Amino acid sequence: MAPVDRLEQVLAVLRASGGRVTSPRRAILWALIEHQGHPTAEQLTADVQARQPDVHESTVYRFLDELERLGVVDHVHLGHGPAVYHFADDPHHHLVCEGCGLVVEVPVRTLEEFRGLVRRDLQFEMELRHFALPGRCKACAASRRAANAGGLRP
Amino acid sequence: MAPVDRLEQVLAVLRASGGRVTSPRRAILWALIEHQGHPTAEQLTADVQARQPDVHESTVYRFLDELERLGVVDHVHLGHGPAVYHFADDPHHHLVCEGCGLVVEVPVRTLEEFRGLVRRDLQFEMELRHFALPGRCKACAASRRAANAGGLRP
DNA sequence: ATGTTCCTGCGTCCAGCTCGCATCTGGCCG
DNA sequence: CGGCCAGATGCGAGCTGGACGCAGGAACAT
Repeated sequence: MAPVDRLEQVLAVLRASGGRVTSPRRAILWALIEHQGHPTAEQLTADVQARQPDVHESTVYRFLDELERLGVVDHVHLGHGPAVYHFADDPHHHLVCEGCGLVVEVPVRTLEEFRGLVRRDLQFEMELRHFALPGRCKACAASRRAANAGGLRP
Repeated sequence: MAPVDRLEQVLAVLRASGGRVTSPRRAILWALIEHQGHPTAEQLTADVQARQPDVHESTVYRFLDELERLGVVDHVHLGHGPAVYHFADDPHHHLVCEGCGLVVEVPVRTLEEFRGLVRRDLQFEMELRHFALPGRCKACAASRRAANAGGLRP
């Protein structure tokens, strides 16, 4: 989708819900659309303030909350540290490498089999939308195995 | 293992590593041993202070860190909120219900198949020791489905 | 143009740790 | 048994990530 179309689409949702279109909100949305990857609220605030220095941190948090209530964005916790935000369409899960910080996006259906397994065996409905699965990417796992040769942990 | 044996076992590990056995440390360990379930640092601090009011929060955090370095305990993040601590032997994973807070312990091998699947398909080595898998228990999932009948989310 | 929501900046506050520092103490040594 | 000193502790301040209440300001319907 073209950036401008996406902006207008979200603004339409916002208006339809009784929300108002303000200049900070446009700027925040724009930062979210332009950002490649998984921005934190802090990064978005910085991007916004580069153009509109008076926009306050708490405005960013509040608007992100509202966008989440509207189903437009989701937040994800990538292990420790701040949450990151992304648009909620094309839902996906996240794998995050604890070594290098690499974030891998995984289509929902890739983990559907596992969710079914846990549902059947443990009567538990996993919900991975808001929490990444932590671990090590191939490279980091290999370098750790090398470092741990003869180490303590099994 | 009898509580007293467990205490002495850990104290032995501590001494072997060059650490000292102090009265706050005994009290913290005792609280950890006596606690049923998954205590937070705050709960442990409260338990310890019931008997030794001068023991400081930061002492508890520092000792838990050291026990973790020694491989005696592990911390787990159950979603939002503070970390919880448990002994590291008999390693297991955690499922945590976002509805009622129920924590289910899952033997490591129960998820081994899934770890293998992710390793093979995504070249990613999942490490679930320090993060619980969030979701809904059977009861909470059912009550949410009822509430959501005709709702918005897929 | 006007009014009424809703939004915003600002400051303050919160949880959950983390750190620096001066003091104290466990446990080895003589 | 007494002294010594690294390691442990109490205390307070600081930090990150985020929540909140308020008074003033702006958006949108009328």
